[in-house]
Amino acid sequence: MTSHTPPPQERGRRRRAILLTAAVELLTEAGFAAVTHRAVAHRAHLPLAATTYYFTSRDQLLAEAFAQLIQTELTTLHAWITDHGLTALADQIATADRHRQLGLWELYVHAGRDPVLQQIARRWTDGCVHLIAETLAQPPDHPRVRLLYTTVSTLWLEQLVEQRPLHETRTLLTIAVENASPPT
Amino acid sequence: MTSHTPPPQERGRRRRAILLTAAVELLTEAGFAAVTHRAVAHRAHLPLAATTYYFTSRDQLLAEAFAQLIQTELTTLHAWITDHGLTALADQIATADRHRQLGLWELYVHAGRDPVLQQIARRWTDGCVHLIAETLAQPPDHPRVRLLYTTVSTLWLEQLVEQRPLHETRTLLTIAVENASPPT
DNA sequence: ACTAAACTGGTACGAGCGTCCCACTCTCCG
DNA sequence: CGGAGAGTGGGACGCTCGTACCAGTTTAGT
Repeated sequence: MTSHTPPPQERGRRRRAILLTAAVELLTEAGFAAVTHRAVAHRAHLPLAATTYYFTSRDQLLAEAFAQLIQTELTTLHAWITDHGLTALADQIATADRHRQLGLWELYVHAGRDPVLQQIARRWTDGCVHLIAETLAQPPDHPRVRLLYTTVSTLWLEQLVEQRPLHETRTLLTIAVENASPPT
Repeated sequence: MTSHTPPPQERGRRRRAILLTAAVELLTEAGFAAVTHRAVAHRAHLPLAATTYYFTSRDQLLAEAFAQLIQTELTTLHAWITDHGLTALADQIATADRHRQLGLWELYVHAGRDPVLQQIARRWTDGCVHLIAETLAQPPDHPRVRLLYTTVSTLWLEQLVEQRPLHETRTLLTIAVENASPPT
């Protein structure tokens, strides 16, 4: 029951964070089926019972790991886009840790079956759309923004899963960005 | 070892098909984690050993179930689009069995970690793109076609996972289809 | 009718899983 | 400095899993 409110003691809070990080790592390395109590505990160099002590259930652990994953991913994306621009996203996709992203999408789809995760999934989409809106200097609910997001999203997932040649992705992304740019 | 070549006897072939159907059903109802030898056998009203007899491993069973799933899904889609047009796709997404589609996407993402499934995943994307190309009466490798597919794909997945209001999806889809239509 | 191959189905094994339990040790605060 | 609550860790329970085994039955071809 110590999981809804953070553990009151410093060391406990740190241990909890370590477990969460370990869960994210496992999630990104081998999919969410690999995020078991034992695997997480072992990765965190903590005894098995620590996972059940700091998290009421595996589902909760997964939900928090998911939330943390999209948080870091969004900040990474934000940094990349402001540095290199939208069209360079294709290279980011190719550069970034493939398994990490696969873990994210895996959990995203899984969110369709779990209301708790669903809420987090919405945060992910909203975050991405917001990011694109910022870059295009347009309101997030503008169709242009939403449509560009859909293209980015699919190209990203497709690249991850199917590993098609990169230049195709880059070409399509460039066209999409041009289309989405407001007429001068 | 009877799994690479189809079982020579009629009854065996039928049993194999029943198992496969049961696997697809389970996959679509509760995700691919639910596709276990026991569950499949029970659903098919066959003894446990039948699954290992007709399929060398669970992975093979899953791969074949995936292939069958995308096959049927593609023909369903084809029928819907020729009957109702592309913009009505939003309603198809809403109408169709949600869990069924979730199972498909679940396996699609999973394909990113499994080369065998990856090949099948490519077939899925190619099939969808081809369908859209047909409807637009344009070559499948035309950027307009590919871009429209990316929009359809994301909206579809998003609708499934996040269950946003349907009218948004419909609006965006309409705009995307208009954009993709060749200038008159 | 007979033999080999295909098929059947009940059972067993070893492993991993989530969760629970409990005796123990710390750490903080009055 | 003492007690209460937080934290610890080793073990155990009950379950499901993939896979293997094998004695028995059916089927197909000669």
